[in-house]
Amino acid sequence: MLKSFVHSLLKSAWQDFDHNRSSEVIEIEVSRADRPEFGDFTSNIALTSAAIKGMSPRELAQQIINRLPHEGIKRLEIAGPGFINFFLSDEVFQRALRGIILAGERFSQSSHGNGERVQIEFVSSNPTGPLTIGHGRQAVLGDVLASLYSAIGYQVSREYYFNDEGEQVNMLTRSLWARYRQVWGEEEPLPEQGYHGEYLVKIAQNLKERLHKPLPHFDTAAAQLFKEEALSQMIACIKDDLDLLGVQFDNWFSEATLHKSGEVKRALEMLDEKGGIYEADGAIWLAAEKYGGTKDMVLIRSDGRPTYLMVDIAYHINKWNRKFNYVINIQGADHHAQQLNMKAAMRILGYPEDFLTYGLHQFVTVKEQDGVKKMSTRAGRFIELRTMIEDLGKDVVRYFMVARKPESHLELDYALAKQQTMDNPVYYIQYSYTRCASIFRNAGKFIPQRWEEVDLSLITQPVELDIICLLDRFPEVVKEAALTFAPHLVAEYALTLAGKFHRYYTDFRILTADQTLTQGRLALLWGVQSVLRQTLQLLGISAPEEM
RNA sequence: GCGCCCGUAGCUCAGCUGGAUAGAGCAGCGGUUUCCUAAACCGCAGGCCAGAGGUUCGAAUCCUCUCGGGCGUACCA
Repeated sequence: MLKSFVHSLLKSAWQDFDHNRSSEVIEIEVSRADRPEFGDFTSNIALTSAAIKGMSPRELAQQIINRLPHEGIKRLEIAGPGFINFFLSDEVFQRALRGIILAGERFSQSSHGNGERVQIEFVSSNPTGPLTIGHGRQAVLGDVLASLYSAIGYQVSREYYFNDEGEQVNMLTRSLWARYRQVWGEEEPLPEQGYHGEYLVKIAQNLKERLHKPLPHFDTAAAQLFKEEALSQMIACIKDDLDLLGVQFDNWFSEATLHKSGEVKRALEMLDEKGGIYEADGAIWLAAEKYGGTKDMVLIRSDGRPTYLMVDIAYHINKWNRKFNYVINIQGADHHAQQLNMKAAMRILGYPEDFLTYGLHQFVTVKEQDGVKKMSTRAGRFIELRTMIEDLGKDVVRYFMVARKPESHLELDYALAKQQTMDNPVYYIQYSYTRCASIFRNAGKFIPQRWEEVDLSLITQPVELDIICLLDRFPEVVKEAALTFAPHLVAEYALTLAGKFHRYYTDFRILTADQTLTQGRLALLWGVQSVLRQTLQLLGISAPEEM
């Protein structure tokens, strides 16, 4: 990579200058210049170490420059208060492009993760209704994060944890039963806290056709039957919704299995052995506050039933036992306190601090004529994810969901997104890919046997070198996006690259009369298209050959 | 009250491990097509980076406080 190339030059110059190591070790920093007149790369080393060396920054910069090797460098400058600006030679860029072409689809990948196992748990919505736009954001964030982690060399598993036990499920079951009675024409009110959505009516109707019996009594057998039916139908519905979004899970984990296997009980015993629990007011409590939690939390209610946190702790022990090196949970901002308490439990159990991390995201609000509306399932103010995908298409939805940084609120102008789809950045990015494809279709005799062997000596335009510089940055972007839970960086990057390419395409002809020039430019486009394809792949957005 | 997140162009948002003149898209105005797809390109206009202090050679970025918005603070999940 270009950056590490410059870094190595600077390092050798610094070591030469500081050969007696009289001063403390300083970190050598190289960054990409953000203005063309500042060169390709810039370093503030003279600014940060001037005080240590007792020299003025500009004088120090000159000393370093005197010791810099000349190979690969077009020009060096001292600028402003003492920045060292590097202007690289064309050959260095051409070499970088060759490397990008050679790497092909592997260019975004690195071995940072060393094949360590990462589990990413996301969505994990209760199977009590269809997914909403809010779940959609989490689904896309989790899915893209998973792709990013696997790109940087981790072995990734996507997991969905579903609640198939407890009060919510009972409520769902009774709601379905009420709907079932209703489709038989009986006056059966829905439970007050029940699920009022239309979707249960459909399930009830299907059930009627299968059973052919009115089932007047909600007995144990009926409860079991309706529970199984409700759960399996709801999970199928959720899977369908996720499928439309292009999100697929490696594992669906049932909460009920944790109870059946005795893992919940065992988890409590483990916490007890570590001295992390105590009894009070007839309940069993987790001493969370002492370990960084927000406050002590009830694990076992006074009636003997475990709380959600208790079961969740058992679930995380289960994850640990499955030998994941790291687990990441993607959750909405409303779970913040829960996360701190879960972390406290992990500390009590003695798990490494970095075993569990949370990726937090803010909610989606929808803007309509009468102002901003917050999604609320209970108040019936929500838009189903499925509706949105049908309206806007998978690619647009995925882009919208991932284009903002997770910790920002995502305000969606639904009407605008719906009617102005052609002004959408997604199409802008996709079109840049399509343009490349189109040129290759027209290139005919210019298509070389091997792209990596093309003569690049005529690729010297500033725009061209600038594009190579941007391509070169891609692996860094992928890595940063993964490690800092910032998938939006990839979306941002794709947009920038598409913009640079569109401008280049407008200003320069690719297919010319000159064989060498044409092949060189085609090679550049080959690199551009390859990186565009990789960004789209990471985002889960399609890369169309024609539009 | 306490904890976390956010406050940058008219709108939606990047930039925040401090760096040299704060960016993009949309909306507005004005241009570009005998030529590889105009789903594109160019130009104009638009900002006391919520506010006040502090640290620093240097702050949108770090620290403190204030104001404004969201979320949490259950023997709910």
